[in-house]
Amino acid sequence: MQPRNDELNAEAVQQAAVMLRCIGHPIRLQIIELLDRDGEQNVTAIHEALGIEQAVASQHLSLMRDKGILNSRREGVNVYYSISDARVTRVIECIHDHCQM
Amino acid sequence: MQPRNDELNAEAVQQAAVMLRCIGHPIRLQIIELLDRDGEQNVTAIHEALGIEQAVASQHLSLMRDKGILNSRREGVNVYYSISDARVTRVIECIHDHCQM
DNA sequence: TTGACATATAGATATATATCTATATATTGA
DNA sequence: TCAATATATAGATATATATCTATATGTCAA
Repeated sequence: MQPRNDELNAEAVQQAAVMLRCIGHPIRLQIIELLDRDGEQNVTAIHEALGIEQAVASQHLSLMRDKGILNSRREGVNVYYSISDARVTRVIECIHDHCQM
Repeated sequence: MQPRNDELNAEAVQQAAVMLRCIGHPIRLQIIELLDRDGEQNVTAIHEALGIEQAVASQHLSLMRDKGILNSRREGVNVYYSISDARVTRVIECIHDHCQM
């Protein structure tokens, strides 16, 4: 028996909560905005754009990758990150003022 | 000078992060879903619907009210909570499968 | 004012997350 | 292989959040 379309089952609630908590951090939110706006970026581009330490950027990026929010691909010496979870994109866009659903 | 429409300024980022972290908890997410679906509810209705202790419900509710996510009104012996932040409603609905923007 | 019911809070403990910085690892070109 | 550059991780400490349960407070009707 399918759960109702307008509610989340227990597992989906857990997953959604993890995702929301994960993006509920100022630095991670800014990283996601950057990736949403400009597409995939390497670690250096991200840490320079946000004015944060390289290690800090890397920590947040790998945390988000571990949670399934981002994916990464290595191209030579660079690692490019991008948003992998469509819900994240939707949520970010919903938060912006211009998205008055 | 206005910030670009598609990015958040520092203060907005902080606020959004607080909001997302706040709703990024299984119980709070379920409370918000309930309120989004069925409208305002009192504490007893919420704790019974979710099968959680009254004190637990009250704690999460007042936490969300403190963060500006919910508002409450007392009617006699009952206190009714409802969603006060439109972004929360949008985010919740974006997470549901039927909201494929 | 007292009892019954609804809601809120205190206070202790456990767990998770953040933060910082040094250093390790990976990749490539010389 | 070595140097240069990009990225990742370790490990310590600080801070925040969660969890639990007893008890306090608020409201109303009798």
